[in-house]
Parts: sequence; structure tokens; C-alpha cells
Amino acid sequence: MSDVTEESSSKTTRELILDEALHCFADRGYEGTSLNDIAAGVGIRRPSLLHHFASKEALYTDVFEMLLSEWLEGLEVAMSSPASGWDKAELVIRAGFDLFARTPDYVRIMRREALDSGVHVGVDLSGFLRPLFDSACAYFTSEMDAGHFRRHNAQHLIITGYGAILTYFSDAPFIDELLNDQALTPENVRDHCDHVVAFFRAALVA
Amino acid sequence: MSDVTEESSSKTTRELILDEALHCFADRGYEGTSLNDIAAGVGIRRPSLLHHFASKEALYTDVFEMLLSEWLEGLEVAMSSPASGWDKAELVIRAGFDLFARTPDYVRIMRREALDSGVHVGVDLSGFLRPLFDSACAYFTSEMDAGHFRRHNAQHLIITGYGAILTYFSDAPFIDELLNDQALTPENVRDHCDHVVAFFRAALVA
DNA sequence: CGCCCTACCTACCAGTAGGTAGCCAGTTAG
DNA sequence: CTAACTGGCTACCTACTGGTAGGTAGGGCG
Repeated sequence: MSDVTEESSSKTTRELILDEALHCFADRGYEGTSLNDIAAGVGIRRPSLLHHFASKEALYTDVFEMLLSEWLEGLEVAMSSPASGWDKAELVIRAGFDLFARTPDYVRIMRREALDSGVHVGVDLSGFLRPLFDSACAYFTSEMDAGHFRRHNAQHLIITGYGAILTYFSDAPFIDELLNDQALTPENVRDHCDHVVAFFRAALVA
Repeated sequence: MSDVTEESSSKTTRELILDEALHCFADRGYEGTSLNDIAAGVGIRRPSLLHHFASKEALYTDVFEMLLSEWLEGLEVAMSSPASGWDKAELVIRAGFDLFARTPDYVRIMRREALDSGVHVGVDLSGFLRPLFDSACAYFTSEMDAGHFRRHNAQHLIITGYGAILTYFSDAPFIDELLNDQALTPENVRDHCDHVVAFFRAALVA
């Protein structure tokens, strides 16, 4: 039975392991997480965990593929919207914030993977993301050509936006300490999203 | 003592260890780096390394303190410049790019530390950086009050800038793959710096 | 010369990592 | 009732970790 609801009691052990692994890998990284940690979090022993996943690397890859599929789905939906001009850019930014706020652990894993140049994951990370990157570049370029946006180099623009947005989630623990506040409360995420939207609008829309 | 003899340059073994440790920690993180890796990179055995540093943690802390002192010095010089208005903001951004381009390994270590909430380093990271953060906030707030910059929340603005700038260096390996190019060549760094300066100028200067 | 000191070494320690073998309770199928 | 399967367990393996013990080559110096 595959129930789509969030009832934790009905989750299979496999799903519980994936959840715990996601959290541990996001929190302490691949090397910093032991299978004992994950197993203890689930409430079983390490060999039982290895009954569900062939190896640590296989578990990590499964976690990462959950991440990728969720991101691709969420971002492609937003990017394929029929909106245009600034409306579409704002829609994608807000969709990104929603997505990342919902799954901040994914952001931290992605950031760790970017730092490690994707050594731990079998899939070709940049190959997966390049279509989104290219399509975003194409969109901004065409809008700039049409005179709707100020002229910027599209690739640099996307990279700047990628860094500006993801950092708020990946470095949330650090930002917490810097601000003496919780970065990831719904209100603070909304405030920061509004700021980023206004900031990019000011930079792009003449 | 000028112990210039032996194989490499005039650097002491201690300095060679610090250099290699910086590179390893930046590349693979604290947990992902073993003392054997570092020792092998220097060309000695692990116990010899531990003759120069009391423990792995002490070595890491020393590396991190090199980083902090270099950053504090570089950024404080730029931020204490007598310039004002946009000139000063651009000066600080360009100083940051120079600093980070000179020491990209530091950026990656800092990012890892932000992800890990500073567990590996004894010093109070956010306590160290908060003075710079506060002074940057104060500067932007006063300039916005004076009507020189568009109105933005200063804290969010700094965080956005922090993310936008640091990410280019911390995620350079990933960006390399995405662009099929070397992000950290002098020309590409300069191009990206010019873009960030123009982007922030467009967002801030009415 | 003897003596100390630095910088390195080999050999080893206890602890932990990921992973395997095999046993066992509960459930289900025939 | 028995057989097979499922999902957990204990016990164990090898490899490697950070760190220690003890020894040694060589330079400076009274």
C-alpha cells in the first residue's frame, strides 16, 4: 500500500531510512555521517539498514535522486509557465523559495555536492541541471533583447541569482547566529524572498 | 634560521603542512581529510606531522585562523576607505573579489564551516564576522537614509551580496562543469566581478 | 667528546568505519 | 503443519582513523 499522505506511522522502514539519511547527510555531510548514525536515528542496527540499501553510497545516491527529481519537477513547472517578462522571473524566484523552504536539507546536500564537485553521487549533476540553466539563460537573453530587462550577461546573472538564493538556505545555521534569529521561519523566509524579488526587479527592470 | 637546504623552497615543514592542510580541507572537508592525506602531500609520515601540530583539530584551527586574519585584514582595509556612496560599495565588492580570487580555498573552507555551523573550529565564527556585518549594515542604512541608494533592508541586502559573491568561488568546480569553462581564470573572475558590480549598481543606484 | 634538541621514522594502540555471515521471530502460502 | 520469505538481530571481518611510544640521524655547543 502506497499512501501518499504524511502519516509517519504508515511509512515503511525504507522511507524512514531515507528521511533520516537525508537529514544526516545534509547536517554533517557524506563523510561526517556514519551508517550507525542513520540506523540509530531510525531505531535499528546498521546491518538491518544494509538489508534495505546495498551500501552507503547506494543510500546516498537514492537520497540524491529524490532531491533531483523533486527539484526538476518543481522548477520545470515554474519555468514552463506561460507568463512572460518580469512576472515570469518573479514567479520562478518565488517558486524556488517555496521549494527550498520546503526542503532546506536538499539545499544543503546540493551545496555540499557543489563543493565536492559531485564525487559522492554517480549521476552527472551539471548534466542534469544544464538544461534548466540553458533555458533560463535563453529566457533572460530574449527578454533583454526585447528590451524588457536591462542588459546583463545571462550566464553571470543566473549564477549570481543561484548563489544569492541558495545561500540563504544552505547557510541558514550561520545566518541564524549572525542575526540572532531563525532564518527559516516562514515569516523570515517570506521577508527575504520579498527582498530578493525587489532587489532583482530593481536590477533588471528599468 | 635560513634552513634553505633540502628539496623544495625556503618554506618550513610547518608551513608546508599548513599549505597542504588548507588545500585538503578545502577540497574534501574536515571529515573527508585524514592526517595521512596531508602528511603524504607534504612527503612525511603522520607522526611527524603530529610533531608540528598537537592534533588534527589544532591543525584545522590554525588553518582557519590564517583564513580569518587574512579576511579581516583585507576587508577592514577596504571598508575603512574614506570613499562614500556607490564608490565605496564598489570598492568593497572589488576588494572582496580580489581577496577571494587570491585564496579560493579559504572560501570553500568558510562555506563548509557555514554549512556545519562552525562545529570544527573553536573560535566563534559569527562573533568574529558580526562587526563587519554590522558596519556594512550601518553603511548601507545611512546611505539609503541619505537617499543615495534605493531603499532595501540592509541585513537582507548584505546576506544576498554575501551569497552572490562567495558562491562564485565556493562552487567554482560546479560552475566549471556547468559552463564548460574555468570559473577561476583571471579573465573570468574579472568578468564576473564586473557583472556583479553592474548588477548591484543597477539595483541600488536610482 | 658528551649532551641536548629537532625532525623524522617504524610499530603499535584503541576505536570506528563499512560490510558480511548466519541465526531467529513473525507472517504468509501451499 | 510445514516451507518460504521478510526484516530484524548478534558476531565478526578488514581497513583505516587519530594518536602514542620509542628509537634514531644529525646539528649546535660546552
